[in-house]
Amino acid sequence: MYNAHISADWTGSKENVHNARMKNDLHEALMDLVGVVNRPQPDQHLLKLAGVSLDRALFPLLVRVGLRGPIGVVELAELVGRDHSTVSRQVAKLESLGLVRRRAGDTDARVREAVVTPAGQAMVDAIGQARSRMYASVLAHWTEEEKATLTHLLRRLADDAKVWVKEEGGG
Amino acid sequence: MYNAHISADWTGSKENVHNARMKNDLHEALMDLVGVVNRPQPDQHLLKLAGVSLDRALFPLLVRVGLRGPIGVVELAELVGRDHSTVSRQVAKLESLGLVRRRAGDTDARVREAVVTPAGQAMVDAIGQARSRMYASVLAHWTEEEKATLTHLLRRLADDAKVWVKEEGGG
DNA sequence: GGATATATGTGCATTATACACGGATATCAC
DNA sequence: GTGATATCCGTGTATAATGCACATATATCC
Repeated sequence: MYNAHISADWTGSKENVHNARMKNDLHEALMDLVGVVNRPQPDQHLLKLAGVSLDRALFPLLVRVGLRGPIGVVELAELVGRDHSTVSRQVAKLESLGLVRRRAGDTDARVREAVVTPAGQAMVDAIGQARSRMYASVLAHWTEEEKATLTHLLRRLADDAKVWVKEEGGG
Repeated sequence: MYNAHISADWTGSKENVHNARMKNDLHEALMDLVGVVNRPQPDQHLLKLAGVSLDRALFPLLVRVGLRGPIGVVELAELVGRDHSTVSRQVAKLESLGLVRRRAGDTDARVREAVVTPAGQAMVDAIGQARSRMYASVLAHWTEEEKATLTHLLRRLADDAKVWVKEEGGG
């Protein structure tokens, strides 16, 4: 239905690869979304709703540790797109706050796998609830099929993008 | 087709709003994507491909000035989710580099509307080409319908999210 | 066992960022 | 018109975040 009137320029095609002015509607939408996600206000807003205080930068790390279970510094750094040294300090801060705990890896003693503590999990849960209410509000007018389709395609895009980073983006 | 086997928990529903452990597949995919987009390597990679050098933080600003035409500091700050003072300094830097030019607004003398210079436009174009090749590579296996559907839904999500920010997120 | 690769942490300089404030302009009430 | 209020922008300042270079510990390969 919609693709009939959408004029996305998929610039791998030969017709427009030489045209300097190119539209990429997908990229524009993605950047708009990133702008919203990156702004500090929603996090702080959610934190206030959850009744807790936490540095803005520690926020995504705590959530990801809660999500990806035991995880090391390097893998975490790749997930959030920061240098491992930065993440190392931030995880240490989370540990000193009692929100994550670290233990040596079973099979690899080099990694110090981080997991959330009960206190950290409680915070992750509280944040997750507030965030879910936000999503429910944003998606109030969406049909179940639309939400499922978007989730499916976005998941695939994220996976494909990660593959690309590994193959070409990293070096 | 896909929504049959997708278990997205849309936590506005009454069944699971009281469950502390909630999955939100859409959010997870989005965060993964943000992680990829936020990492510095792709930008630097694109910049090297384009043969130019530019501070990582100035990058999204230049692109957005090129995209959103004449735009003031405050509006730009809202787009990228940073404080207006931060954006003010960065736009000044872009101006000193000769990549953007500023003029007083026609109807409002308070705003100093920024537009890209020819040099800035050339850089935006070069970056756009490299980026489009990246998208083409990432989406190589996608059908046209899938790409159009994702673009459509993502655009709508971005718009709905911005409405939400205006209504509830900003205060 | 030695060479190489990876995971983590730290010293350090640089940069990015936010907050608070002030000046300039616009808008509104009257 | 005049004053009150709001908005846009820039700057001073302190703080936090970040990346790089380097060191250490462990793993892996031959």
